[in-house]
Amino acid sequence: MQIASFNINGVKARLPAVLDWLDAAAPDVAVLQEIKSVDEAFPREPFEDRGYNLETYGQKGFNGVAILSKFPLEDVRRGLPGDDEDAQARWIEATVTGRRAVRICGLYLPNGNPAPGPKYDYKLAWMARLEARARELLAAEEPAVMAGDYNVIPQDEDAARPEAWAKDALALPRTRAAFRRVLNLGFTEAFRARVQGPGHYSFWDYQGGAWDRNDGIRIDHMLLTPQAADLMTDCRIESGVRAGEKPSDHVPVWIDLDA
DNA sequence: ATGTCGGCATTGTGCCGA
Repeated sequence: MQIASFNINGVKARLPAVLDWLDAAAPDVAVLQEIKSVDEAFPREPFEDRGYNLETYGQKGFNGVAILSKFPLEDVRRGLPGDDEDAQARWIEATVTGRRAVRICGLYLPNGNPAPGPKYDYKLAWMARLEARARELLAAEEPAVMAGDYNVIPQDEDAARPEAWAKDALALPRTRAAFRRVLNLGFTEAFRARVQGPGHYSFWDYQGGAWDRNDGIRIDHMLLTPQAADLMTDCRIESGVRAGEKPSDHVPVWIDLDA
């Protein structure tokens, strides 16, 4: 089972690029972030024409997540538990079954800038709720994947210019500590289980020719329960997508599961 | 350090979020 995560930065603006990517790469399962569309306006047909089941959790103008799957999507849940007042569409879950059942969680973690401030408080509160949901997923002792745009630069080696991000909400010590707290529950960060060292990024800003200078950061991650990690056979970042026509500022991250 | 983009409210362009 090949699973991809891709922050597409607007489904309307990105439709040709996303469809070209699906035609070429054909993931079994994909989680999308920043669809920036309400559910009723999401262009379902071209995805369904390609054989994908589709579940969306959108809102007007910002945020929004979706799951695509060639397998049926079962037990769909929308929204990260823990705050009934939270209207931002940043979390969706479903179970897919290939040779084995895998719980798929797609997430778009708050950016949190400027920090300090209310947006950073919201980010940290959201990460505490993520930790709580992560504990539940672990307790189930089943294969589960939490994939998406975490808006977290885990370590300095995950940025081409770490000094430029030192005071940013994506890299502040409290952000990194909250991310580590989730990992330390027993999750495997898929990419770092496979690849070591600097120079691997998943986002390049549109500004300042960041892609041309390879001035990137690695903020799109996949966290696996032990039962999922035991099934992982590969993890990679599809950085070439960033050079395409009218690209997103993020690129897809992939895992292969023997499932 | 700010050279960009997407979406919205709005009919021209400024604002927000990233």
